Order: sequence, then C-alpha cells, then structure tokens
Amino acid sequence: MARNEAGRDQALELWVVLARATNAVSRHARADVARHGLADAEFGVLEVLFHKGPLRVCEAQRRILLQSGSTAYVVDKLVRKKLVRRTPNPRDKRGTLLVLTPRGRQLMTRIFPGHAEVIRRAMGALSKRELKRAAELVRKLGLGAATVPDETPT
Amino acid sequence: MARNEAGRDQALELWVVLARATNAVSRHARADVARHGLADAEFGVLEVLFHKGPLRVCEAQRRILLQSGSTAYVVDKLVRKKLVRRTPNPRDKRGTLLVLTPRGRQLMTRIFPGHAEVIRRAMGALSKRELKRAAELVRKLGLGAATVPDETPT
DNA sequence: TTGAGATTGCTCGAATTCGAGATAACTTCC
DNA sequence: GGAAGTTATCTCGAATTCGAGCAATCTCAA
Repeated sequence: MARNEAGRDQALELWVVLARATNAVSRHARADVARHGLADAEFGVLEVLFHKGPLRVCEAQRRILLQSGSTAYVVDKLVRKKLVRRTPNPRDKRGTLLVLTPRGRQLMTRIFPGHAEVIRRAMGALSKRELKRAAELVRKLGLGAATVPDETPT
Repeated sequence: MARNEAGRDQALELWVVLARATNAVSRHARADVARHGLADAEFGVLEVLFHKGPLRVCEAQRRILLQSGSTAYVVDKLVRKKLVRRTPNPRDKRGTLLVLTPRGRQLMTRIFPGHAEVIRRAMGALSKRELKRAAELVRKLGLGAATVPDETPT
C-alpha cells in the first residue's frame, strides 16, 4: 500500500514494458503471417492444430486467447479457405473437432519454419540464457495473474 | 539456424508465455476500468495525460499502442465524455494538444490508485526482485523487437 | 432415473481496431 | 522562395473482437 516515493512502482513498470514488448513482437508475427494471407488468429489456430493434432474448438480457443464468438468467426474463415474442417466428436456431441485439411497441413509445413525464424529474430536482443530466464519469470507471472480472483467491487 | 531437436525453441516458448501473461494481466486491467465505464484505450489516454500533462495526439498514441485511426476514435469518445479537450498547439499547428478537463482529472484522481492496486495484485506472483528482473529482461526484449527491421520477403 | 448445473459452440448486434488515403503544416535543401 | 519530403491528424469502409444469450449436450448427486 505504501508507495515508494522515489523509484517507480515495479508492478506498473513491468506492466508497461510487457504490453510494449508483446506489441512489438506481435507486429513482426503479424506482418509475417500476413504475407501468406493469414490473420494472426487464423495462424494461431492452424499452428495449434499443426502441433497438437485435432482439437475441440474450446481447446484451440484457449490458445489463441479470443472469446468464443471471435473464435467461431476465425474458424469459419479457415473452413472457407479449406485449411480446416469441422468434424463431429464421437465422445462428446457438443465438442466439434477441428482438423487440418491436407491443404492446411501443407501450408503450415511450408510457412511455419520461416515464421519461427521471424520470431527468433524479433527476440534476438536476448541471449539464450536470458530467454530462458525471461520465460520462467513471465510464465510465473502469467499463471499468477490467471489465478488471482477478480477484486471485490468498491 | 541449426535448431536443437530436444528441448523447445526458447524464443517461441517465450513468445507464447509473453502473450499469455499479457492477456491475463490485461483482463484484470480491463475489468477494473470497465467498472468505471472506460475502455482500455480510453484509460490509457487518460493515464498518460494524468501523469505527463498535456500531450500531442501522436505522443499519446505511442503509449496506447494503437494506430492513428483508432486513436482518433478513442480521443473522440473522451471528448464526448468531457474528460479531455483538444486544444490548438501554438508551436505546431498540426499537433493538437490533448488536455485533461477538471472532470477528467478528478476521475483519474479517484480511480487511479485502485487501478494501480489491481495491477499490483495481478502481478503478485512475482517478488519485488523478480519484478525488477523481469522488467529488465522484457524491456530489453521489447526494445530489440522494435528495432529489428522487417525481414526481406521471400 | 432425473433434474439442476456446467460445458460447448454458435449467432448476432455493437464496439473497437485496422489500414489506406486525404489534408494541412512543418522542414530541409537547393 | 519554393519544391520535395516528412509529420500529425483525421475520415471512412472493412475486418476483427467482444459479450450476451441460446440451444444442445454432458455430469453428477440424490
């Protein structure tokens, strides 16, 4: 509660640089996937399917950090582009499965390595050791923030 | 170029946790300012004016990480709410100055401390020392990413 | 078995953001 | 002085995202 007069608030400080860094990196990512006619969120869905195999919509949703309405919109676009298919889930009739089409898999096989390289380059300011340490700290931060309950309204 | 087969790619790993953490914290921030009828970006503009005094639109824009069109939209809303005024800049007739109205200042005086507390709580998983270290690393990352040139298209 | 509550994924309207100009004003350099 | 380039801001249409609400399905305890 007591604010240190001198020196800025550590938490607020981190919040600012965090937002800035995420924004800066995301510009590179976005520009790269845009070269292949994909939006950020579209690439996100393709990537998770590419690496994890078929998933329910809600699982993909968790990874692209969008609300359900937006996710449906993104999946629709991928389906229209014939990169992804919706298939019924035998175990749970609610949970439609998303599956990469051969075309979608081909696309990812072709563009993912370059994309990874773009991210690596965007992160080039940090050494391997620093990347590791940063990931540890930021993961801890994120898990904590996801856990903290909403504050009681005034 | 040669990737380590075992072990995940450090840069991609950090990119994922970074996006997640930013999203998690931003949910808290958003929920808090929403309680006062403000959107994220609106609060961002008010905050920078609150702390830095009158600024040109482009300077505020840099801090809220939006494009110019979106910034104009946000400023318009604040003007309509009578929290901010646009005033001519004597030194540069292009660069309109944004100024907090008394009402805007009152609002920020009232809600900023609570907002800062929300952010602090969202970041509560990290110790003071960790916050500091994380901020150092993430700042370095962000500055680097902002500097890296766009890659040459294939 | 059944029914209350949770989960999943969708639709739909509104809000937000982008991105490409257009315009005006400033700067630089000849 | 002025042409050419840069910067600041806004407008406008399109794309994206949100968020609330709904229907179908599943879970679990009584």
